[in-house]
Amino acid sequence: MGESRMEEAIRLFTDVMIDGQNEVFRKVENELHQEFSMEQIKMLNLLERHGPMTSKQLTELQGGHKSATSSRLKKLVEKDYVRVIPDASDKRVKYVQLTEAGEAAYKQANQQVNEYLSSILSGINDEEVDEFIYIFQKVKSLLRNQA
Amino acid sequence: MGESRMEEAIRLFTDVMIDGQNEVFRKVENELHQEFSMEQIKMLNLLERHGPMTSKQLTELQGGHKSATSSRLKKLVEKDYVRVIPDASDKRVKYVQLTEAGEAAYKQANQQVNEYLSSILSGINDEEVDEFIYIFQKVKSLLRNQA
DNA sequence: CATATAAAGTTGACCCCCTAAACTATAATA
DNA sequence: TATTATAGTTTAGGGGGTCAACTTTATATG
Repeated sequence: MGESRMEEAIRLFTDVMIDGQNEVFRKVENELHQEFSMEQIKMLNLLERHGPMTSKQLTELQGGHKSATSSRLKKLVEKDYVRVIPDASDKRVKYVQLTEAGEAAYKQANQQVNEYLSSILSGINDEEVDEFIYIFQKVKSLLRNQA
Repeated sequence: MGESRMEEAIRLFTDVMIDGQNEVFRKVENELHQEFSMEQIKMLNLLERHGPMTSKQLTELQGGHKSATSSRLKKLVEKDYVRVIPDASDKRVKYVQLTEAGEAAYKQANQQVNEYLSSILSGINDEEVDEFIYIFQKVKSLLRNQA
């Protein structure tokens, strides 16, 4: 990659990353009336995608420290969006599970994020979608591998 | 855009957005020994790119509320990375300006972010860079216009 | 001119998020 | 059995944010 093109790519990447998150976050916050934080939504998303799992697994998937996961979890339990089930054999282990309320709330939240992003990404026409998916897939895997 | 492709694109977009910011943030935090937060770096970046400006202008460019800008600014002034200069004619207005220390620290921070992102984005080969830049430019402008 | 309204910033209350280290309880191992 | 490892929680300290109230200075309007 040439020097200046690389710099351009980096600047674009950081801009999109930061603006994107800000916009989505603000949008979601308004729509959902402060019901969830971005991290809480991400956690519900992981539970929706992978099913019940332990706090440790959640930490690995979401990143950060286990204490962060713990407090995040606590808040979701208090709001009754998530439930904790002790493991039968190992008493240290607790499985985290979406409640019905959590599932419903997540689906609603997710739909609103999707609608918003759809409205934005609809500016990308059919011919460009393949490029979009290809590039973003590549970037995603690069981020994962470097992590 | 087809339904499922759109969904795929959205999922990729959110993943890249969230993972990207997390990774970069963590990297920057480690490298700089907790010297700056992401938002503080963004603010220094704006001052570097556009020169001295008022708190109001910073708020407009960075987003969020003026009170958020105010406290962010306060911390940077305390660390002597930024300086505030009263406007000559309008006594309500203060111009914010990078100090020499702020400029040096920002350049160092920026270089480290760039090196990190370079190492990640170097996985994108020459033929794909054009696609990358085109797509990200498009996404950026779509985000801006929707904001 | 005097009074009302608008604008730039600051402050404080209240919340979320994070890390790091200490701590509990249980399991595994030497 | 005594030691070490693992899953999770808690606490302290700091960053971020919003919203509303509040100063101070400008501007508009009667």
